[in-house]
Amino acid sequence: MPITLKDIATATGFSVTTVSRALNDYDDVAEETKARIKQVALELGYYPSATARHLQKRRTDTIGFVIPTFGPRFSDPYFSELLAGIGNEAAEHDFDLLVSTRPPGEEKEKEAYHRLVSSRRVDGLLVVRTRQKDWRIAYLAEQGFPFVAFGRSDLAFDFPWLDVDGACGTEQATQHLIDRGHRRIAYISAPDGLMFSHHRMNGYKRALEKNGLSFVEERVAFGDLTQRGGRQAARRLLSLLPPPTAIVVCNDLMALGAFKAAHEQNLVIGQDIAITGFDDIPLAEHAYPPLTTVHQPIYHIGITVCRMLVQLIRQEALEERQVLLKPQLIVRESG
Amino acid sequence: MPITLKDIATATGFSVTTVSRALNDYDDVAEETKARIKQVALELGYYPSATARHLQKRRTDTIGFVIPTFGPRFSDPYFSELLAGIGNEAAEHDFDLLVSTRPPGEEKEKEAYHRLVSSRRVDGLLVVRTRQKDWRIAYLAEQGFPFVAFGRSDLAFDFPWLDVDGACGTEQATQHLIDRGHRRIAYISAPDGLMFSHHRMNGYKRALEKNGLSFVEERVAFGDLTQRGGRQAARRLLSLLPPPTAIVVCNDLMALGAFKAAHEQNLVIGQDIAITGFDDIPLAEHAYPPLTTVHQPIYHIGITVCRMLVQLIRQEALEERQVLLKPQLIVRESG
DNA sequence: CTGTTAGCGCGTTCAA
DNA sequence: TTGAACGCGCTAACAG
Repeated sequence: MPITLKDIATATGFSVTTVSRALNDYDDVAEETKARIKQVALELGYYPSATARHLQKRRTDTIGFVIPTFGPRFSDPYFSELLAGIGNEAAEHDFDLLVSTRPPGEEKEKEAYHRLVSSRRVDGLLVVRTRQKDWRIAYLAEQGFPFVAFGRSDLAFDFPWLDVDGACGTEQATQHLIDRGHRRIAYISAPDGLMFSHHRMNGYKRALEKNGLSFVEERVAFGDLTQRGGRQAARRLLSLLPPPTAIVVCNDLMALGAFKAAHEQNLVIGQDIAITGFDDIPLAEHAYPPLTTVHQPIYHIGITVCRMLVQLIRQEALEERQVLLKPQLIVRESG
Repeated sequence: MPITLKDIATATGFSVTTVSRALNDYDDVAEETKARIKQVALELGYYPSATARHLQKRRTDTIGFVIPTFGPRFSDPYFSELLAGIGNEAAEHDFDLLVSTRPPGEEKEKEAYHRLVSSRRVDGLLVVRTRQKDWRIAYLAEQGFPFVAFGRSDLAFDFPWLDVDGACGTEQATQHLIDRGHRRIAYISAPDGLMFSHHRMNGYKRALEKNGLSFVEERVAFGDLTQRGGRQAARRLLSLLPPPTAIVVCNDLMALGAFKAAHEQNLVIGQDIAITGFDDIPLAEHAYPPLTTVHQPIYHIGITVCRMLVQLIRQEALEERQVLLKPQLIVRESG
């Protein structure tokens, strides 16, 4: 059985209350007894029960994070880095991190949110990969539950978020390709319904427009954000007649999948075909050839959304309730 | 304020006790009152407080998982998949998952373990990337705290673990290269101190020995498991005179880094130089060229260790207290 | 300075 | 079939 305040109380002869106060360094306890109590607590190896504290304080000092996992074999270097940022920052503020993994959009995901909120299991939630008319955000806002979103949404009300300007990023990438002389530029998009999908695609369109190039519907393919998806999408695009000379891809993983498709056709990437990505995962730099992509400071983003949420939970003033980061194009050799 | 049992009690006129029993479907409650109480609970949107339950039941229905993060930019497709396996299985058993991220070996990591255990914050812990004389395992065993390790250790006592037979896997890879005629085979290892590092290296040595090839110290390089580390290690190995014709790498990420080093020297991988990995992360298949590697069923491993831990916590009998999986070589084009 | 009382929300005796 | 009393471990308010 774990040691409780009661054990220390009986061991020292003081009351449970006094023990509690002594250990919490209240200044209305005699130095002598305080020392004695701390001494005994140490000897007995006392450690307060987190649960009991949570009940008494009516907060859990815990942040929740439901990771949308696409398919069982969910493997994404992007998420581990985001998680590291969130986790490290949470620890910095003495918060724990509760992680759930759910396939997005399904009933199970709703249950997860409902349970975490209703059971008061966590003090706040982080929402990632925002969607159109995102019911998660609508729900949390309606419940008055503290949350911060990584990504904007198209809902009518105001909520705290941090986002990377995807339109700006993709426009930079597209413009870069245009500057290099490309005219038939295809695009691989994320599934419809994801907010960043729209933003990034808009950047692509905007760049075309600004340069007097027309948007061609069939030059857009969709993928599920995995390498496999990118490969399939790229295959289709490369089979167009005439084929594109460049492909802008909305995330690195799919861009690497597109690499694969290009290699299959013995195309030299960066020469026969230009390919750009988005995210700048560490693998991008080490791919063959190194991937030209748009850098997102993902670790830092994890840090920041977590910090915002902690401030929200603690009812401290947020410096900024909405943050839009400008991403930066990293030109490497793939395009 | 959240709705509590008390609210339902006053609303229905019954006592808190009866309400509790009704909602928990005790059979000594009149069907009629049960219905009435459930009805009101629904209307009021009652949801039990997780914390209060935890305190009363003296368990948290939560599993802890401390992820060892190397450096701030911790990005590993391997961990996200493991996490998905663990998370999905935990949910299956109505367990929550508490995740901490800590740099391995440092004071902060010890604090994290000590706190989670002592504060009874979680009911059990998952330990990954086991190390020599792993103090985490020694500590948890000493405390009598439920845990399952992914990986063996070299401690004198028995504990529950699941591992992939790294020696067997690496031996297969090395033997495969030997069968293809390679004689100067180099090796890129993980940092000393990690258990799998030794196992895998032993497999390499064993294969050499079985085939009458001598083990050459300078043909072994060490890396930090990242692409960057693999690249650096490979650079050194490729500068040997005479250079190796093949490199066995102890994980995929470093193998992809080695790809990079080979490309730098304009070597055609799979032709001028053979390279193999270990893990079979999804990227392996989509790398250029596709990476020959040893498959680890990482999602399934997450599922299994989590299930083992749940059984341990519930004091159910474990079918197997130690599980050693045989990995499988996947021959692709890199070697 | 210290102890008594009370309560966080829930579940589990034991009586009635 | 129901309710009162109690305890999980801790902290806060209030006496003394």
